[in-house]
Amino acid sequence: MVDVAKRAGVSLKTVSRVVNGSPQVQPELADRVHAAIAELGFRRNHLASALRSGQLTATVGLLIEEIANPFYATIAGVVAETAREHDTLLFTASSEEDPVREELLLRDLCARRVDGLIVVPAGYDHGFLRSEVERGLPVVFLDRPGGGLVADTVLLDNRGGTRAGVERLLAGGHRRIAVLLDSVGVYTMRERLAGAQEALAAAGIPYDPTLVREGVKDPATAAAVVAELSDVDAYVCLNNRITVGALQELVRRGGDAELLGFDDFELSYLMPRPFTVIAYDPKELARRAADLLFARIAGDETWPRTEVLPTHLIERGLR
Amino acid sequence: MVDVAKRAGVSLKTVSRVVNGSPQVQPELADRVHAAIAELGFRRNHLASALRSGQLTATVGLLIEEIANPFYATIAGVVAETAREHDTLLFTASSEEDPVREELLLRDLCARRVDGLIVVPAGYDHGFLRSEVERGLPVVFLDRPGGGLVADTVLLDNRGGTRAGVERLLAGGHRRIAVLLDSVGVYTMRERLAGAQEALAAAGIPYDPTLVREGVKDPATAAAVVAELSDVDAYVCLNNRITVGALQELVRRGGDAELLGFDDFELSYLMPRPFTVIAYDPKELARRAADLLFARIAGDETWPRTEVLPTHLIERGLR
DNA sequence: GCGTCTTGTGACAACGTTGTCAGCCCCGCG
DNA sequence: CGCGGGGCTGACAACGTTGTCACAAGACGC
Repeated sequence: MVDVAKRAGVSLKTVSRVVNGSPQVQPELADRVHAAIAELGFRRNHLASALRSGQLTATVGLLIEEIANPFYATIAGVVAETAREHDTLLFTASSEEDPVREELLLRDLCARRVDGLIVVPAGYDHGFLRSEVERGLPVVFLDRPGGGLVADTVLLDNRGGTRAGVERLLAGGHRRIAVLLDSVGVYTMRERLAGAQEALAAAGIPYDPTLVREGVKDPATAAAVVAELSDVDAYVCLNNRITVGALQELVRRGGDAELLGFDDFELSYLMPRPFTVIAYDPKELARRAADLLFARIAGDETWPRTEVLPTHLIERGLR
Repeated sequence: MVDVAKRAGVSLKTVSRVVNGSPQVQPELADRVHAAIAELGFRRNHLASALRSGQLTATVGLLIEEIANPFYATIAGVVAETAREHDTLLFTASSEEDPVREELLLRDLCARRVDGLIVVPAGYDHGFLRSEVERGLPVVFLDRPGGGLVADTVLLDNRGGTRAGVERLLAGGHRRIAVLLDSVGVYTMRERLAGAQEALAAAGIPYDPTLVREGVKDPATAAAVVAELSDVDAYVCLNNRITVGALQELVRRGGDAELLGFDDFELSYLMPRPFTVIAYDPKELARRAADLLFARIAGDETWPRTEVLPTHLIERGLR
């Protein structure tokens, strides 16, 4: 900027005014400055600008589990689009479900002075963000509640969705119902399991521990578990990776066991067998979180909110 | 930092040394400083640090078409992971195939003083980046070549892949072959079309313009085009959205026309009908671009490279 | 012709941090 | 006892920008 000022024969401050579109500059000078900027290829340093003016950095951070996962990719897409509507750039980072990594990344984002954070929590304690939040950093938790911190939260109706799905299975006369889940360490899995449990208990089905399978981490494991549990009326899969594995095994084996899966997925309507998904709108989930965040950034200082998004049942697959 | 210094009864500089882990500080003083940092909840401002030290910002930018698209999501995942390995944070931005938006976003990223850029080009002229590149900003173009700028580029063997696929169709005795593509305005489409054309011309098949359908933007259009072209031996779909639409129509209609699609996609092995995909490893594509970028950031000043990734044919779908 | 206001411009300090360098103290050596 | 050197510490300036304020020049009213 100093070089531009010298070249245009004006002061530093006048260049600053021109760069910031201040109207208080004579057109003739402004032209000289613009010419000098073009000749020297000057680009204003947004970092220095934000530092001096103490204003917002026009940057937000999104911390998710894994960008490559289509669910999180959809979320990232919506958040990126909302950010762009607010002329804001987006940092994207993946925790890979590692709380240590989560904390490191969040601290790093804070060090970059982001204007706000959207976080899909991996860990249980986000108290390390408290001092930032107290200084006015808006944080929105997405998909799962954060720990040790009062902040806006946007969740799915995991419990109600699974309950409704299992109730439909029960209404269809099914009694021997297996539940496959990843890990009860994950909030969404606990809630979904609780929903299934509520429906089964309400129907008077006795608890059979052999029908609840935890630790189903991937489609291959899901297929193996389904193969092993062959005398079952219906399989409830608490996420879509599990659903896909179960589906593959049921297609291989044949038969008419029912399949209920949490999360819809791409091309589910083309799967070679009917099944039911507990679906929701991931875009709406992300949109709410992003809107909440930018409302906070714009100065909304009402009490922290928790929003819960409904789910609904959809029949999928070719019949 | 001033407050921390006062509280710990040391100078500003000593706090700076402690924060940066300089060994030249007496343990006793360092402890006092650490205590003050904890009490005040001090977090070093990375922006100011980068400004003063003139060093790298430990930030890179990734500009893709659309994060929500699984192909780009995979790329973003690999780039994010590589960035993390280099303790670098990642800006992700979507051009939505709009060259104007692309330029705005890239300029904005430069204003944030990113250490490097990975760009999936939307526009044809990236000359506006020249002054940055001349000042040492590394830029890597991914999936398509950039325009008006000499820079590292990582591409797919679009032409060779399609040629090999069509040659296989020809070897299978197919002669009436339709080609469905999005827009010849897109580099990858032009290359893939050229590959198909090379194979067909080499086999002496006369050019039939009614069998080359441009403007197939989505699965629904693809399905409609396939429905219309019912007297065809084989359909060549130049991206996976087109493949999915064609597949749906072929499943509906039945028959034994061959289907060849560029790009593999998730769950393709579960599709209710056999077909062939021209596949490649999108992670490898991204990994190469990211490695190239970080090598440049680390000081690699060899001539700009263009790397071309091979493709291969895979049989998909249930038989 | 004088004071006052408006408009445009620039000098200077400051944002939060780090590089440079000077200075202090203490040790060991001749 | 004096001197050189190493180990720590701090004062100060600087990174690139903008806020504050002062000032100059012209317009206006009386």
